[in-house]
Order: sequence, then C-alpha cells, then structure tokens
Amino acid sequence: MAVNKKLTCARALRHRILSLDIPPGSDLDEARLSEEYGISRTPLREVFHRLAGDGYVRLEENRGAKVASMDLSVMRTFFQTAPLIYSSIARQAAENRTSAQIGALKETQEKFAKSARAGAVAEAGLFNHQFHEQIGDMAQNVYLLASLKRMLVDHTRLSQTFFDPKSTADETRISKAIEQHNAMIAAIEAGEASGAVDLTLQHWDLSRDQLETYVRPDPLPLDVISMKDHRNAI
Amino acid sequence: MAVNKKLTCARALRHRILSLDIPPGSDLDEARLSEEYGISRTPLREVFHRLAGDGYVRLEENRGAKVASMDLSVMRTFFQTAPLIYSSIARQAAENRTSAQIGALKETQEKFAKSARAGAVAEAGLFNHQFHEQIGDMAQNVYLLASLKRMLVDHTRLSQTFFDPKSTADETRISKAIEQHNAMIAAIEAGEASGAVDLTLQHWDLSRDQLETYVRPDPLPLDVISMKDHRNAI
DNA sequence: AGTATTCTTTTTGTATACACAGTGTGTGGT
DNA sequence: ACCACACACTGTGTATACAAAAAGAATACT
Repeated sequence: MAVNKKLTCARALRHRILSLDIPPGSDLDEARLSEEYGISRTPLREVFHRLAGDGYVRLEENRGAKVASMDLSVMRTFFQTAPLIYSSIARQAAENRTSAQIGALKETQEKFAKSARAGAVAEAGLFNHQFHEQIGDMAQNVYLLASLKRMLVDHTRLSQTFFDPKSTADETRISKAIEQHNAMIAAIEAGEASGAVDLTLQHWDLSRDQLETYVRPDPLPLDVISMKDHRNAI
Repeated sequence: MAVNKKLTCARALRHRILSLDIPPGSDLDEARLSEEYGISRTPLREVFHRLAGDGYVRLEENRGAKVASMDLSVMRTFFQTAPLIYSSIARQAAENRTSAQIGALKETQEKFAKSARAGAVAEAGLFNHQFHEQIGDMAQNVYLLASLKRMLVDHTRLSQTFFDPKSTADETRISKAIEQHNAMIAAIEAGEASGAVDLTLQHWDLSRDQLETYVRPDPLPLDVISMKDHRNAI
C-alpha cells in the first residue's frame, strides 16, 4: 500500500514515547529519525509540531524537539485533574456514543484484555490508551478532548508498570481493570451517564492506588539498615 | 529589532482569526500569506501546525489549512463545557498565582478597559482574550489549559459583537464586564478560590446572556410582515 | 592550572525547486 | 445537447541545498 509515511512515523513516535522507549526529556534527533523513517526532515518537523500539539513533545527554539518531561509539579496537577476530566468525558460519551463507536471500542477491549493477560506490558498499555482515547472521541467534545489526550499521554507513561504482573495482587488488579472496562462499555452503550461516571471514578481509583504504591513502595526492613549505619536509615 | 518573523506571523494570524478578519471556514493560502508576511512556505506551514494545535485552524490532507469552523454542534458543546473549565481554571488560578502574574494581569485589564470604553471592538476582544488566557496561565494546569485555550478561541470569535455598544443596555453590560474583571483580579490576588469561582460564573452568565440575545434577537414586528404576505411570517 | 576566546563541528531553521494531487475546463464522442 | 475523458492549472507535499545558531574543542592568555 502507498502508505502515508508521515502518519506511520507519527504513530511510531507516539508509541515509542508512550511505552517509554524514548524516555521523557530526551531529545529527538531530526537527522537520525528522518533517516530511520525514510522521510525528509521537512515532513518530520511537521510531525514534531503535530506531536507537540498533542502534548507528546515540547519544541524549543533552535534546539529541536524534546519528549515531554514529567516533573513533580505536573504529576501533582495530573492527580488533581484526572477525575474531573475522565468523569466529564465518560458522562458525555454515554450521552453521545454511536453504535459504530461501541463496536470499535469492544474490539480494542478484546485486544487489550488479551495483551494484558499475556503480560505484554507495552502492548497492553497502548491498547489501554487507545481504549480511553476512543471513549474520548465518543464524548464529541473538542474542548475536553484536548485535555483528555494530554492526560492520557502522561497516564500511559506513568502506568507502564501497571500491566506487568509481579505478584498475585498485580494479577488481581489487572483482572479488575479488564472487568471495569467491560462494565464501562456496557454503561456507555446503554447510555447510562451516571453509571459510566461511577465506573470511571472506580477505574481511576484502581489506577491511582497502583501508581501510589509504585511511587511510594513498602519501605526497606529497618533492621537491615540499622545494622550498617543508623544515621542513613532515613 | 531582529524580530522572529515566524512569531510575528503566528500572532498576526491569531489576531485576524480571533477578530473574524479571516472568517471561520475560509482557507489560508500558503503562497499568498508567505508573501504577505515575508517568510517562506516552510516556516509558514509550521505556523499552521502550531495554530492547528491550539484550535485556531484545521489541517486537511492535500488541501491545506482552514480556519476552524463554528458549526452548531460545536457551539452546543461550547455552552455545555464553558462553566466547568472556566471555574476550574479560576479556582486553580487563585491557588497558584504569582505576584508577577497579577501585575501583568492588571496591565492587560487596563488596556482592555480603555479599548472597551472607547468602543474599539476588535481590540477590546483581543485584550479580553489575553486577560482570560493569562488567568489560564496562572492556574498552572497544562491539561485544563489545553481546553481553556480552545474555548477562548471560539468564545472570542462568538463575542465579537460584545464590545460594540449599540444601546445603553450594551454600555451597562460593558461596564459590568470591566467591574467583574476587577473583582476577579482582587479575588485571585487574595487567593480566594471560591470567590474567584463565583465571580467567574457570574462573568460567564453575563457573556452567555449577551450571546443568547445575539443568536436569538427580538423578533421582527409581526404586523409589518403580515401586511405583505402572512404565509412568510414564520 | 584555569579561564576566556576563537575556530570547528554539529544541529536547527529557511528558501527554493521539484513532484504530486485535486480541480476545473475544454474537446471529442455519442 | 449531454456526458466522458484528458489535459492544463492551481495549490499542497517533499527533498535538498544553504544559512544561521548552538555546542564543543582547541588554543592563547592571565
């Protein structure tokens, strides 16, 4: 197929950024990437601008494109804002969805569940991203969609560890996430706005708990540390 | 000064779009504009992409950039979403503002009040836009800011008639808007989040009422129409 | 030795030429 | 007269060459 190489490149970069293959803050070399994706620098730069518009990268004058960083203040804002945007989107999705969109959403959910159960971390993350972006499209709200897309970029990157089952607790959480997705589909399909909102908030709580335990893990056993040097224990 | 012509061009286009000098839906000719602003097509196209990211224009494959249209479904969404975004922004602005930002905001308000009272419609609209964008910056919330900026683009375009005093009622409304701005500044400066939210909602109500009377004006006198042809009266 | 300055290298920004797609018009056929 | 096809035209998309700016390296100077 006479594929649009620019779109291919844009999608590839989005995936690499979302899966942390290109880590936050690293800068994107025009020359290297243009060669890698077989396009010239001019269209590649347009891709950068597009990605910048969606919050994937940041453009700096005379020093190219850098992958959007995730500093502490932004994370704070993220946790503050997520429930508001996610629930607003869910409500409007339930009100405005079309049956075609529901069908597409179910397909994505299939793929997500499969990847997540198989432990394909990066893939599951991307399908999860797609799932929530599709709900965003259903809401038919260009204003909120702009916020949502930006949130999802950061959310997906933050929760890269989410779908990596290291314990039975993790496995339970993954199953729960899959169930919640299914329940959300049902609520949206039925047009039950308040139900969709409730489920979305539950889904958010699950994700937030997981992120919190990741950011603030169980402390090391104190006795081990005190054996060496008590003053460094804290 | 060795000005950045690209930024000049971007700002000029933004202003022309906001003031309806370039009406919604019209397409932007690369060749003409590149000549007009003395830059080559390549950087101009980057400007287009930037503007597209902010919701000013829409890019279509193989047919260039068009000024974002304002169809009925988007307007509906606009009225639904505005209070949510505006009040959320106001709250966070009151919580996170810096004194430097307050200073800048007061300056903008000065200019706005002056233009509005002088009946400089387009100019007042732009300063009003800048005023609300500055409040958006204060909120320090990249996610909501994306929504806000898009809303303001449409809001400014919708309310082009707002600052055009045709009656004493219009003049009263303009004075009221100026007062509300001042009250908002005070609330934000004092860090009174709930006060800022209340004032913002009042400000929104004022604007919404104005937009409504513009969209749905007083009907023509029935007797005049009935004199000619009653069947065309409705 | 350390620092400042200049030259070199690398990378980004801009202009331009060319290729391609979309649109409209004209001509030939029926 | 009407339709279809082809050709020309207009405007967008891409590649490449060149210019400018930033980063890095080397040298001279204190």
